[in-house]
Amino acid sequence: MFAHGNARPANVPSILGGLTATPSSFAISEFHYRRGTEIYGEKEPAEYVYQIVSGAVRSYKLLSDGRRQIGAFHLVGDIFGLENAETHRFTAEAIVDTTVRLTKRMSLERVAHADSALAHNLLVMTTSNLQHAEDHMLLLGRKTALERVAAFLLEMDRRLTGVGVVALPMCRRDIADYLGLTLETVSRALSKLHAYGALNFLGSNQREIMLVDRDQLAALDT
Amino acid sequence: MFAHGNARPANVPSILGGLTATPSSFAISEFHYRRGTEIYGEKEPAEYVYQIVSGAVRSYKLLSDGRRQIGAFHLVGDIFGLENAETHRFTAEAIVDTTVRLTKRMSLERVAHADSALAHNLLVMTTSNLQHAEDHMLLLGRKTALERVAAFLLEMDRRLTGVGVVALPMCRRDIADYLGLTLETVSRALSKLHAYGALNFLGSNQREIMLVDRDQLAALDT
DNA sequence: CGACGGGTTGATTGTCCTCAAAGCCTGTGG
DNA sequence: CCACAGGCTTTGAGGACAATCAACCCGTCG
Repeated sequence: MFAHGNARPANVPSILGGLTATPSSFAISEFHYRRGTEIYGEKEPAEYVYQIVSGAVRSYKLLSDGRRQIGAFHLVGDIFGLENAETHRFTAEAIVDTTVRLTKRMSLERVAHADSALAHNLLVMTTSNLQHAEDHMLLLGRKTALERVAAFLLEMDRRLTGVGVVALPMCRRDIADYLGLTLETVSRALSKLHAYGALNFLGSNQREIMLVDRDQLAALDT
Repeated sequence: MFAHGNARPANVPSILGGLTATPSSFAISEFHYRRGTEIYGEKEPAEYVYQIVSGAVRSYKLLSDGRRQIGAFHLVGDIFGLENAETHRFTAEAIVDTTVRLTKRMSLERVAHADSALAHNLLVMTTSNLQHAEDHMLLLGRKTALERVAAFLLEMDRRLTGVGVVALPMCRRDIADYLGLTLETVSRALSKLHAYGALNFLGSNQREIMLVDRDQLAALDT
């Protein structure tokens, strides 16, 4: 079908369960999205919380003329769509065929009052998202193309937990829109890193990347 | 002394009080920082939470070679330094002479368990920071210089609540490091907006800006 | 097979950065 | 009181990095 390496057998932590009301009152169900399909849109009411069982998702904002900024990629095990406002602030789309577990979102107020441990979890996750966004602002505002791509590879390496090989689920355009670049610039940066001996391409479609010299990448990440 | 227009009489909401332990156990004190002085550094342990009584503060990250990304400006009434990790993720500096109220931070765990309304407040503030960062990622990743400056002026207009005049407390370099530009580019963009008739300069130091045509600015903000 | 999506690479353009100079204001010290 | 230094801003000239436009290759799928 489609070579996206993160069909990791679902030893997915069951964090999501903690975000529902008592397990008896709301069921957790699985849902499947085909690649390219929208899961929810920006400004739509936030009704569910999602956790990825397999696949990958992109969250993005659009400008009126179509320019796109991807704020985050969600990979296996990640929770997304967790707003505490009434509406989503991003559009979420399946990058590849994706299975999610979803559960009806409780209103923030009820969550916070119902269970303090749960409220704590909510805060930890929000803070984690905030931290990622803060780091990404530095990348988008001040790093060069090569530095951005190196940082991206290291992030994916860390999060995909591959055995030395990063199997990217997303295309060059997605990477570009995540890094504030164009797809050509991303491609050129990858070629340059290949020429430097920092990485090797494995798959036929250039999405499987072996990080040969992590130190060199880390040095570029500054 | 120094013309920074936000010496707004402190009808500062007392949100900060809610973040302390019981009012009896921890005192809230005021503190003064001279312009340019550091309030706390990145990676330092987070011991206090701050609220601005008068003045303004910049929060930034640095790359090893000195490139700087300002993540946020904090204005009168704003709370900052509120980490729930053990350490600060930004360096905070007074932009102008600044008075803050500060209070000893409670550990996140204790806050969350002690008072659910308080935990809720904490989450709301963190989410508000997250939302700002998300919007700023779009700006940094995908907007042109002119669009960034227009967006910046509208943000400051909204937050400084001036009577038609935005009295910026920060210099061009700070604006540039907030918008991912150079100070020259910021200056040129402002000159262009002036030529377009979107704004007028008032003060001798070019920091007081009257927004003449907000619609034009909003159109640029896309 | 041929169309299509995805990726790479080349040539050229353009936006923004860099380097530089000048003006203005403020504050300081003779 | 005035001269001068330093910080901040603007503006210009030139250059660089990334964007744009375009061609081509490859693998997949109808």
